[in-house]
Amino acid sequence: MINNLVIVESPAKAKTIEKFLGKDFKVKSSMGHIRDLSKEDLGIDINNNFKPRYIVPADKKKTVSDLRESVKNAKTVWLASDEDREGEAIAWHLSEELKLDKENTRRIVFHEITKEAILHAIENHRGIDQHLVDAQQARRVLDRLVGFEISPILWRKVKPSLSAGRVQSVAVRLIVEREREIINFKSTSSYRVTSVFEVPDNGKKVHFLKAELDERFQDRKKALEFVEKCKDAIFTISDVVKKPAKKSPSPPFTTSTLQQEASRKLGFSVAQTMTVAQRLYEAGLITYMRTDSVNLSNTALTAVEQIIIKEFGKDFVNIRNYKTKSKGAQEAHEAIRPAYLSKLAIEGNNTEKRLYELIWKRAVASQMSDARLEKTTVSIAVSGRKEIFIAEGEVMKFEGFLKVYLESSDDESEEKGEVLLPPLETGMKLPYVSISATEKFTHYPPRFTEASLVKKLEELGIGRPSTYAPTISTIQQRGYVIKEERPGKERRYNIISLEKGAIKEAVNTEITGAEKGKLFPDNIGMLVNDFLVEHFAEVLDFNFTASVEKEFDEIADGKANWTDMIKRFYLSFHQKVEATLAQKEVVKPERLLGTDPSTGKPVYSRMARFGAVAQIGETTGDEKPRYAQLRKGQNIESLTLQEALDLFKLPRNLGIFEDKEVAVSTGRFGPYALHDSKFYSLLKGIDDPYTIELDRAIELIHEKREKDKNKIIAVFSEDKEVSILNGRWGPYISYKKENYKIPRGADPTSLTHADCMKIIADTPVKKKKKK
DNA sequence: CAGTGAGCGAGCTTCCGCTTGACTT
Repeated sequence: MINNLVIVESPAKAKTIEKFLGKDFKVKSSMGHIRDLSKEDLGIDINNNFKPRYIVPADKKKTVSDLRESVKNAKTVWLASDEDREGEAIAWHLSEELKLDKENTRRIVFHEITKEAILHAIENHRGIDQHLVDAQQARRVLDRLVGFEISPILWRKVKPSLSAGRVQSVAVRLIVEREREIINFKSTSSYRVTSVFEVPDNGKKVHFLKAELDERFQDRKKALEFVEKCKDAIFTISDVVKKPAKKSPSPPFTTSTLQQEASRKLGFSVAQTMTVAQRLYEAGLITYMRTDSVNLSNTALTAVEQIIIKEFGKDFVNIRNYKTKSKGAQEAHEAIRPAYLSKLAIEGNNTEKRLYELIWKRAVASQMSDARLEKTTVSIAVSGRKEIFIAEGEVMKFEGFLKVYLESSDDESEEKGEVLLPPLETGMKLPYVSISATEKFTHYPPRFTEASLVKKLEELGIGRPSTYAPTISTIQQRGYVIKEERPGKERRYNIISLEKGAIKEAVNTEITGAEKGKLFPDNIGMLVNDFLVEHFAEVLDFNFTASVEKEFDEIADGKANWTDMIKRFYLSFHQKVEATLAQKEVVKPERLLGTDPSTGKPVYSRMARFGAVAQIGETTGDEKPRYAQLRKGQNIESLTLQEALDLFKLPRNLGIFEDKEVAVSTGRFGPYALHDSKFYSLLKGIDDPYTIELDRAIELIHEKREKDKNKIIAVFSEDKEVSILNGRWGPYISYKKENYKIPRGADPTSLTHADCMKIIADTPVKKKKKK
């Protein structure tokens, strides 16, 4: 028999707390929620005032039975789940499912894991807040209704296994709408004029001063006119202004800002950041990684102060109190910080070390002084013109937090460092070294990265720290969105330059529009989005979550009844569900791209039965149209006529090799050559399926054959279906198109046919393949 | 849900938020 049983959400937390409390306390964890709505039907009795049907999911049965056992042996049960809506619900579900006796059950909450905080919590115990629980039930039931009533409409009208939801559908909408902005974006150009001046310094040393004109010219003619004028102009410094400036640190990390910075500074995906952070948390190196709070505990603040004084000195300390800006933040935890700030570096693999270092720097910098700068702005007048050149310099007066950390920005333009200016005075005359007007193009709005999408969702108050990473993975799994690299295109631009009194005009080229790790909507994502926006405008509204959150808050405050709120929502929502089901058609996008020059027939891009296609000709008459599947990443809305026609150029027949045809085409894994029903991948970046010739294809076939020779470890004369091969994960046995693992310790080169057959027989039958 | 075509029928998919392992390829 133990006196006290404390139940927290996470096992890592349980371990830490158990150390603080005496042997009178046993600490167990619930591993998050232990009950959820049944998945049979809706799990909600609509006609019984939306009564939820809760069950313990299969993977939680063991946790629950363990807890039940512990409860039996405890005098008092302390429910210590997080202090937010979900945490309160977890406590309630625990007390219901474990049939806890009210007399012996206490609800406690704490925000930091220290002995004092926990003892304080124990002294200030309370009961379960049913209003808060009801707000959670409203949230849960609403999400189930939206998800489980809309998704089946998509299965029937669009494609099986698709999904819709309050969070994921808005995430997709953001990406789709951004893509359309980009498709419709019309780039314009203007001329940016830059100059380099020589600064006289009594003949000692030559200084150069870079400046930019305060105006851009709309066309080549005006730019040329200006540069012509510069030939004989006199350049005079008309003004020198010095101004102090300061920079302040960013608050310590939340889940969302950690994901953003790890993406920008370390190149981690959102999921990768969370996996690495989880390991650091479990090793006791950082505080909890799923949080929306920017607060640091008092103990942490004291520790940070000590570290800053020790490492950088007293002048660098500035303890700050950050306030959260994100909508709907629940702040049940601290911000993400090192568990022990005195630990400057950790053991572990490279990713763990780098993420830890990032977290350490951000937490420490957040409590450091502002950086102080001096900015200098120099104006240079051009005789006979009203435009002026501006040169800017920046000198650091006091580094402050920049000694440790500078937040990166999503803006792709380069960040400016310190620029030192030579000594300058008003009235100085500066001879030019060069002046050039370069044609610059306006850029379309940036596509989302995983991390910038998380940032946007957080701003809208949509989704929670624990769901950002899974949401991003869901919308990709459904095929709504793809994360991709895209090569840029060459673009020509004009440049007019003046040097030593001579004007030169040139046309240069630059690569533009290259993308890496960006989210692109796929055609199915756009189709589903348009369908949902048309029929479920309320749920797809960017403010829907914010407005239901307000209602959840009222429920939590005891000012509203949760089932009333759900009923109001459901009445109009369900009507739309019924109406949508009754309508037959889903609008399929279709665009006329132009006319095929060789046949004179119209060319379309459209959504067909098995996905997006290009089509030449019409279905009418006795002739049938020709179809070609769009390639991955090609968009119905942006496909050009030329791209469509190119799709019909494959497969190409290259000729005959060893009495068999060689053809090239492009498939699921990229471009390939096909010969004697065997596939040979073309090399990315080297071979082009539209231009490759027979000789090169034969070369690829020979190369592959050579490689395959090394692939075979053993074959058996008695049974051609068995072979031992060398694969990506080492040697394995291949038999009738199935692969089998070779047991540890066995030497693959000396296995006999009988050995192989035994291994095959001993391998348990595989479970159904996951998609 | 292209056009084609072996036909028929049954069963399955899905939400958001809490939380960890257990599994392969």
